[in-house]
Amino acid sequence: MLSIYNTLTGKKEPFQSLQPKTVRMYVCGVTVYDYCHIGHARSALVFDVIRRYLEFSDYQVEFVKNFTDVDDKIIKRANEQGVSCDAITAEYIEAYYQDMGKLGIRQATHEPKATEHMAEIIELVNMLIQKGFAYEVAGDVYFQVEKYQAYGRLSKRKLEDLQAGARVEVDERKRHSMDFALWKSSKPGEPSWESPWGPGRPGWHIECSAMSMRHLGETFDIHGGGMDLIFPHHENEIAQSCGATGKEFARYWIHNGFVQIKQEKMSKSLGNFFTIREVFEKWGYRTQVTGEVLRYFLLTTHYRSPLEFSDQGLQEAKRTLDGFYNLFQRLDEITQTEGPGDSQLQQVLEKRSNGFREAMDDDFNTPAAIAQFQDFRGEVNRLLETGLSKKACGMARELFRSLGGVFGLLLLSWKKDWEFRYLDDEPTAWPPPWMRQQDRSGVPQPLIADEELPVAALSDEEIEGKLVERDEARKQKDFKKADEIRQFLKESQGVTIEDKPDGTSRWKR
RNA sequence: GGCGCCGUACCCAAGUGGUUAAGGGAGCAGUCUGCAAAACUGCGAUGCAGCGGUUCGACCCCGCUCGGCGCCUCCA
Repeated sequence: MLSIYNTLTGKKEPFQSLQPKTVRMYVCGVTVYDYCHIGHARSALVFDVIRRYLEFSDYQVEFVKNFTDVDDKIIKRANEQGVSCDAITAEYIEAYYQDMGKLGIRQATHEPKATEHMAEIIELVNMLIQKGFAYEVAGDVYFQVEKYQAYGRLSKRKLEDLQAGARVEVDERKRHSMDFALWKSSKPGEPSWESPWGPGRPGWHIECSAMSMRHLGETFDIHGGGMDLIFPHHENEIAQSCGATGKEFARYWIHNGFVQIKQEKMSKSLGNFFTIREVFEKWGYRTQVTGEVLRYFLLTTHYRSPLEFSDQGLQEAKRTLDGFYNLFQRLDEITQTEGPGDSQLQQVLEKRSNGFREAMDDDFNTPAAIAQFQDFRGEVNRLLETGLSKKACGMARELFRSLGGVFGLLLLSWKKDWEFRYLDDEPTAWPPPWMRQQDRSGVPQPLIADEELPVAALSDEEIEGKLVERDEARKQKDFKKADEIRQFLKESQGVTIEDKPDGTSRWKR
């Protein structure tokens, strides 16, 4: 039984979907005016994994994630660069798909944009005015927080407390300092849409209410986003949505913790952020930090806890992941049909499969689930000493693949890195199928071919040739030559050679 | 000022009112090996920031203190 920590109640609760076997979930995406940083990556990843686990648990998931493409920051950026807002948003939506694609983030069921839902937004604002929750002042429309008695329920704040600590200048036209804009009249040169209150654009919060209702209905199961959205964004969404419909809005509120640098929140305003592409560039995508390594690293901490981003953490993730692929290589090499350890493996498969579910059912405890993988890895390695049949090895690999698929991990062929041979039958393989479609309008093509291969990279065949050469030398007891070849491949090609007990060798990048 | 979170071994990181406080990385010592790598085995917190309290019993519940952080303004 899945239980989820619900910000609304501050407790872990058993998860009960509104409709059997279906989950409808909305997650606040990004405002597209700059490249995504690791914090954005974490948020996207957390909900990607939640979505995958729900699907793994036999739910059909209607997953909506928006792009905020009307906003002060976008306007500012457009003015700075002397281009249109559309140019800015198109550029960063493309970048979003490139970066998240490398991380293996699957596309949501719907990815609506605010600019494409003006009719719904205006209608919602209208409804709020009619019901007395909102008022117009000279082309602006504000939500009147005092009219919504449950205001503050999500963030556990009282209106009085908020007022006392308000750090913003109070707009005299507002009836209460916490009243927030549903609709803003536009200044010349700003993007604007016709409305009953004159030309203008929506406030930030209203778009999510309008789009979630449009795609998921008035009441749905899960609403998520970063911790920092609890107040005011999600609080305001609830006020607007419940005010307009008189019904419950989202039932479970999930919020992920921050990525930190030196104990501080990674954020634009503090300037202490790394973009996703910076991390890949710094480390060398495909050689040191693959999308999988970053993914693994981000999942080693529970989603609600702060996560300290560090080079050391990344390296550790790489090393641990390598351990799994070493095992997969061993599993692949087994050809024998006899397996003294087969019966024990059966028990282990069941134990780890159950352990994984238990961990994930407990509020998506990915670190505990990863520990199950690690235990499993050790157990299979040990049973390999006992002896496993080819069939059993296949079953072990299959469990790694299916459970790993929930995390988007362990899906690669063991000969990975720059070749990037993914298991083709894996639906969550990267690049995801939707990125492979050539005619997808508005969606950029994957960056699969833009990486430079190392200079003078040898082909598999050439490496195999070197290996034969080395094996010959070893047979002649010419260890000096053998070691030279090994060293050459290691240094120039990043290829590691391992000698097996039977006298033959294996290699890997 | 208001609301909230965190503090577990060298590092990362789960977890529980009472059996040996998961797992990983690093380290050390072995097995194996021409060497190496991989894998395996063993070692590693008498203690979970500190101090009180509740309890038969707390790392886990309550209070306080110290240290760090977040939200209250845009923010994943």
